[in-house]
Amino acid sequence: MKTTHTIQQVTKITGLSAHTLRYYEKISLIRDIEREGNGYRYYSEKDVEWLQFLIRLRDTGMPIRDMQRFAELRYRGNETVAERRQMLERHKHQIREHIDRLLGNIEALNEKTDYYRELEKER
Amino acid sequence: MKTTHTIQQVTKITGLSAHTLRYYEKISLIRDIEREGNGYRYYSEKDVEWLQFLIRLRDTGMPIRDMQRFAELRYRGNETVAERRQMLERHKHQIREHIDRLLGNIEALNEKTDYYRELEKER
DNA sequence: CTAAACTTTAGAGCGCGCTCTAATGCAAGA
DNA sequence: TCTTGCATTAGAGCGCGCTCTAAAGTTTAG
Repeated sequence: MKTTHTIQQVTKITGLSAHTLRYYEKISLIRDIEREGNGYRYYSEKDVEWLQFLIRLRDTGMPIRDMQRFAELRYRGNETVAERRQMLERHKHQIREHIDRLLGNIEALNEKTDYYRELEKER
Repeated sequence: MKTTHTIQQVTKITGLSAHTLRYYEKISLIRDIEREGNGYRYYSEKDVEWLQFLIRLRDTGMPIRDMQRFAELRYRGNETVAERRQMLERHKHQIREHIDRLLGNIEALNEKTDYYRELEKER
């Protein structure tokens, strides 16, 4: 059973617009998408999973440049697995640092809202 | 003891460039900065603290539009404290949601690196 | 006194990540 | 068959948050 999806179906699954899907292909974040005689794209299940992974990288703040690098490694095959893993390890580290900064900032904002609450009492 | 800082000193304290400091003033994120006869800016201690607070809002993902709204409330005085607190509460909530998404994504990336590690073993 | 290094302004430019336009062609339902 | 709604492309445009330029004035070190 081989399932493919039209670009519209992929917009519904991923939340990416058709414009963005074509853009991602143009900048080589995704490649080799099946076409039929009419020139239309038909995304495989694997394509969709890859897009969802790209979305994860994006949502965790990875710049497109780095995503391009990662995609290139992926399309080069299994010999790049170690390098890909290193990229992800480094990226995870950065996300953790980001989270730590956010937590520190929340702490500071807590103090601010506490202070505001005091001011509100006084009126 | 009343301390003021030149724009260069403020760049060192805050990490914001002189360009950005002027830009923030132009878009009303900060106002009423003291000037002397020469037209130069002299930032008070309070100005610097406010800038540091703005940086916190920025670093936690608050868009400039919202920072402008917050700044406007601040310059309107104490009667806006409740509204400011509400803004911050909502913002903190969004940060927490953001952190949760990041944690979920780290979890998924962990699975990916685990899988890569398996692949690496096999070679 | 001079030169280097600061300051000011208005406004242009930039990098990022999309987002949209225009022109054209294919597909599917009445 | 006709109409509506999809699809395609190259390339322009946009919103965000700065970042830089140019032309001019001020300050400071030697």
